[in-house]
Amino acid sequence: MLLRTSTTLLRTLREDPADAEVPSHRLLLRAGYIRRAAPGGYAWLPLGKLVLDRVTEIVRREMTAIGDQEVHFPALLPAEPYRTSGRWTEYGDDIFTLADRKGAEHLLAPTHEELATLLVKDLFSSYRDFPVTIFQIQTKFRDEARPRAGLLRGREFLMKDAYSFDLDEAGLQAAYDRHRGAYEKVFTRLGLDYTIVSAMSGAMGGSASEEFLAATPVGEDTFVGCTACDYAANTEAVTTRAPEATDPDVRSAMTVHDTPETPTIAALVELANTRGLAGRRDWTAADTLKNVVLAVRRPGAESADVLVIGLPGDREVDLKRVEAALAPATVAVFDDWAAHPELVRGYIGPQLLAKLGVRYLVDPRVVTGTAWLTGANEPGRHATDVVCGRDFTPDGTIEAAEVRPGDPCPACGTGELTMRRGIEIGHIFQLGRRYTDAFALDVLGAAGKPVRPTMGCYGIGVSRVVAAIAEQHHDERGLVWPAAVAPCDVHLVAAGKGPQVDAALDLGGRLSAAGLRVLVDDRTTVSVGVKFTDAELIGIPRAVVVGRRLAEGYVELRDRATGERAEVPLDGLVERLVDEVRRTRGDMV
RNA sequence: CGGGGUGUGGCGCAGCUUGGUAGCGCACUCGCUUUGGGAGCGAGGGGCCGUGGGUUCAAAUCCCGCCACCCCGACCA
Repeated sequence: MLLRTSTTLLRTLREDPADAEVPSHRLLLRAGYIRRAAPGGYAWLPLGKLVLDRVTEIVRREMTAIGDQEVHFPALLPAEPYRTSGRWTEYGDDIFTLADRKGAEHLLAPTHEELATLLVKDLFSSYRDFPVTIFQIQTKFRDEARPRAGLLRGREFLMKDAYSFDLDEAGLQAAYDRHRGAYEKVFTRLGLDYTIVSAMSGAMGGSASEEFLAATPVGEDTFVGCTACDYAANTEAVTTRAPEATDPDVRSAMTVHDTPETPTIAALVELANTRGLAGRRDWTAADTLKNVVLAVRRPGAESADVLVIGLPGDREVDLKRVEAALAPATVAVFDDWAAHPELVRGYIGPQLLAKLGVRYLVDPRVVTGTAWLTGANEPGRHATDVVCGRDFTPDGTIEAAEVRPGDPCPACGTGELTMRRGIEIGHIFQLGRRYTDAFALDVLGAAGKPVRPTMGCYGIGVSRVVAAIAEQHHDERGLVWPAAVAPCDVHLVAAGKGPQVDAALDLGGRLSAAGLRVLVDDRTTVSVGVKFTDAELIGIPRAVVVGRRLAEGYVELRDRATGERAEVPLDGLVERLVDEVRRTRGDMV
């Protein structure tokens, strides 16, 4: 393959586009890989398409290598299957819906579990046909509230989704492990620095779930790691170690105090120490029990339910964690105080909530036998020695509290948690029977009785991966593609407008004939300085400068990543480059 | 959806306060010179000033609505 800069649909930008902030977006635009074509939608220019295709091909080969079979589904789908699975309402505003000329409702598929399940149900009816895994690499659509950062969050994006169908849990576990392994190979081949973290299943349903996060400061997901062990988890999925429960009846009796003007934890702690409440002057926010009121709305529900969450007063509620814990319900801060006069804002205590019929969940640190300073359900009054298991009984626990760096690791208990940001590039789920139940997918088992298969699903955001690679592989001069995904193997720069151009094109032709992908900067309208900066911006792994020493039979070889340069003889260069590329590219025979 | 910011040629911006029908740099075309790190000179082409309405003799500029984009938050396989 040989591209000539003079005739390729490629225009680099000298300055940063005003509306691109993150490096991948900025550089992919500037170097002529993509152009914004719609809100949350990008056109892939020739260089970008080459990279996207190479990523796609690596993903495809690794999926095929573990026995997955590729299929292709419509993106435009009738509403019925999504109504059947419940996701028409669960996905809510996030799906693009439309009506055909007859008024029948349709959607642009955000993902294809329904179709995969129906396809298997359509074709297979015997246990002998299982296990089976199908995959697709297709454009998916989501009506994102806020597309951002170029390819990182679009409304239309390329995704690989695989769906496994097994007859039992062991089979599902094997499929899950197989895909986990394949993903490690894919992301390693792509040159990505990634971490596998425990995740929540979210709207997908199901149980086990792990995310592959590419670490970068611009990532949208926050994840934790441990300083002592290999624990890693999405912030939403971090669990809190509960202290040992103790006997609640040995505690001092609950006492109510007048605490005027203390609607906040800070004001309460200050007053408690000033007054020496309950004979103590060492009160901290961690001694208080903060009760946060939330409005929880189940999908499709008319109105929201009131939920109160109790947690140590030195912790904030992390709404993302709450929502992950309560998915698919959505959560908002409660603001309808007029409708619930029994909730005394700023002075809520759990003592009355059970009588009021309000659901009350607590942080795992609030265990039986712990005593708290908390609201007395009257304006200007708080209570001390409010003991869990004696003065109130929670309806359950919830992971609602913010996770902070330095928190103890829930896995080993000795290390501390650190926090980093990452881009979600892959997600694997053990779905279970949610969809096979919804569509009554049964096959005849060996014993002659129906068996209901269990599913897993495994996604890779292919177009997002391109951006993730760009985030991790660039410098101040531009992109620095790993050899496995670079749009071309060699960038030939004709540093001159006469014989250098002819020589560069000739060399390009020979490299191309030898199986290399080549971009030849044959422009005669720009100076060499422009060509050099463009080559660095575009980021092809190696450049050959055909210039001043051409007459002597020498050219300059440059390495984009290291900046190394060497004068090498033109004679034998084709063989040398073919050999080098064969070693680094990974997909040549 | 809430808060903030921005929409002027392909890209980056000025002009708007104080209305008079659009300008600069880059890019693009032609000519001459130049030629290993974003060349020089000269001559050109290209803009419904996001969009709809209003005020006015006259609107890029003032007023109202809408749309889009960016950032923060909310949301989000």
